[in-house]
Amino acid sequence: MTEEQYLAAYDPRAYPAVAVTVDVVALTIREGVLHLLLVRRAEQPFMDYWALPGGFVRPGEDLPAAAGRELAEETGLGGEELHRVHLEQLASYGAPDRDPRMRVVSVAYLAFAPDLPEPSAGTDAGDAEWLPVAALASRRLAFDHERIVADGLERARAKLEYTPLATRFLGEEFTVAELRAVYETVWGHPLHAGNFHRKVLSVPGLVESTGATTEHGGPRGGPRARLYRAGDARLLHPALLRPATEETTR
Amino acid sequence: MTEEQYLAAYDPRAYPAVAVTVDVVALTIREGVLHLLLVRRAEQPFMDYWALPGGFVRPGEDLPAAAGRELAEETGLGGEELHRVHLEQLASYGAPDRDPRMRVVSVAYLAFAPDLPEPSAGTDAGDAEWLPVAALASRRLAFDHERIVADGLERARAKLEYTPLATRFLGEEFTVAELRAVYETVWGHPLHAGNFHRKVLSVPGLVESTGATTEHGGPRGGPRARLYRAGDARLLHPALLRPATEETTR
DNA sequence: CACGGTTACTCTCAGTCTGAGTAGTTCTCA
DNA sequence: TGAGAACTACTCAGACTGAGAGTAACCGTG
Repeated sequence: MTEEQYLAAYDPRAYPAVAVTVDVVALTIREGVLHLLLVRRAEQPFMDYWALPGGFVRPGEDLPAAAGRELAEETGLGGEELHRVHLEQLASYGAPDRDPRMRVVSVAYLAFAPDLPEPSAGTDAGDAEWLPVAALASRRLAFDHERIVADGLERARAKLEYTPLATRFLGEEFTVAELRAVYETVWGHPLHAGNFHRKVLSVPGLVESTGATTEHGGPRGGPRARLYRAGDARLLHPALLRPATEETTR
Repeated sequence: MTEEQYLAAYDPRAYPAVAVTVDVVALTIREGVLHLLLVRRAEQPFMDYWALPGGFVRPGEDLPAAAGRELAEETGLGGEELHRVHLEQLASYGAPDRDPRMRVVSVAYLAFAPDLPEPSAGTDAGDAEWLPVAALASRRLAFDHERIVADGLERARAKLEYTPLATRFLGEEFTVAELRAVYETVWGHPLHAGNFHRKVLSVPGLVESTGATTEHGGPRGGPRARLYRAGDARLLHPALLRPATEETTR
C-alpha cells in the first residue's frame, strides 16, 4: 500500500474522541501589582467559577494561534497591541478526569503583557477581570486551573532570571527603576536598588540607552531617570539570580 | 439545567476529531556517548523512517503513564527498572499539518535513563535502537521529530545546570569522575576536573558520601575513588553553569 | 620489585561577581 | 526654602570561578 492509498483509506473516527483546548495564563502589572486574567464561566461545567481564558482549538488552527486568539477575545486586543505581548507554551494537562464532559487535553500558554486595558467579556464568558495574584488564595478556580496558574507563576519567576522578558511588562521605553519594580513585583520582595542598577547595565543585551531621560522626576522627588529600551539578548549571561530559594531546593 | 443534566445530554462527537499522542525523547549514556532511543516505523505514514517511540494515548490513561508505557514497550524495561528513569514533560507539538492522516497533537516527554540494555522491538515498531546523538545530523526523522529532539537535547543540557538530574544517568553509587563524564558527554566539552570536584562537593544536596570507595583504581591507574549517591536536593544552589554560551544568547 | 604514567583529590592564587553600605546630586512636595 | 525621596556612582568585604600545580594512590610494564 502506498502512502497515498493509505491516507485515502484512513478513518480518523477509529480513534477515541479527545478534545484539545488551550488555556492562557496571562500576567500583567497594574499599579505595581501582578495581575492574572480570569473569566467567569457562563456554562456548565463549573458554571459561575472563575477560570483561565481558553477554549477549543479550531480545525486547522495552530496551537499558538489559538492561544493568541483566546487572549485577544478576552482582552479586546487588536493585532498591533498583541505584538508586544510575549506568548510561550507552558505545559499540557491531560489527566483523564480533569473535565467531566469528556477527555480533554489542554495546552497551557503563558503570556506576559504590558499594562492592558480592562478586559472585555468574550463570546463564551460572562465576565472577565484582572485579579491580583495575591487574591488567588481565596478563590477556587475551575478544572485544574489552580495548578496551571501555579506552574505559570513559577515559570514566570524563573524566566525573569535568565531572559529579558521583564521588559515585556513595560512599554517601549522605561527606566531602570521601572524594570526593578517588575522584578520586585513578580518575585515578591524588594531588591537593592544600587546593585540592581549595576547589574542591569552590565549584562550585555538586556537594555540599551535611548539617550533621553524622563521629563520629570518621580512623584515623590528625585532626579530625572535615564530611559532605556529592551536590548537584543534572548538569554541573560550572567543571569539575574533571585536571592536564596533555600527552602524550595529540597 | 443542572450540571448532571448537562453532562447527560453532552455529545462529545460534536467536536472535531483530534488525536493525542505521546512521544518520548529518551536519553542514555552508553560507553561515554550520549544516545537517543529511536524506532523504525513499520506503518504509513513515514514508513521505514526512524522516529521517536510514542503512540496514541489510551482512553482513561494519564499522559505520564502513556509516556512510561511507550518507553517500557520499546526498551523492554520492567516496573522496577523504570523506577530509576526520570521522566518529565517536554512540550506539546500541534501544527495542523504535522501528521498527514489527521489532526494530531503530540505531548513530548523527556527521559533520562542509566545505561539500558539493547532495546526490544515493540508491537508497532519493526526495529529499535540507541543512536548516538552525534549521528542524528545525517538522519531524517519522521514527522517533526527532529525539532522535538532538538528541544529535548537543549532542555537536557539546561537541566544539568540547575538540577541533580545528571545522577539519573548513573547507577545508585558513582564517583565524582563518573558524574563529570556525564556533564562532559551531555554538554559536549571537557570540564576542569579539580574545579568540578570542588563544586560538586560544595553544592548542598547534590551528592552524599557512602563512605566506600571503588574496589580498584581506574583501568589506567590512579587511586581508588570515593563513592557517592544522589543527594536530596531537587534544585542546585548555586547552579553548575556551563561556560560561555555567548553566541547563543542573541 | 622499581618505575613511569595515570588518576583522585587538594590547594593556591588571581580575577570576577555579589551584597551591603555610603555619598553626591537632582528633583518634588509642603 | 527645606525636608525627603530617588537616580546614579562608588567602595569594600566576602564568595565564587577558572587555571594551574602538587601530593598520593594505583596500574601496567620491564
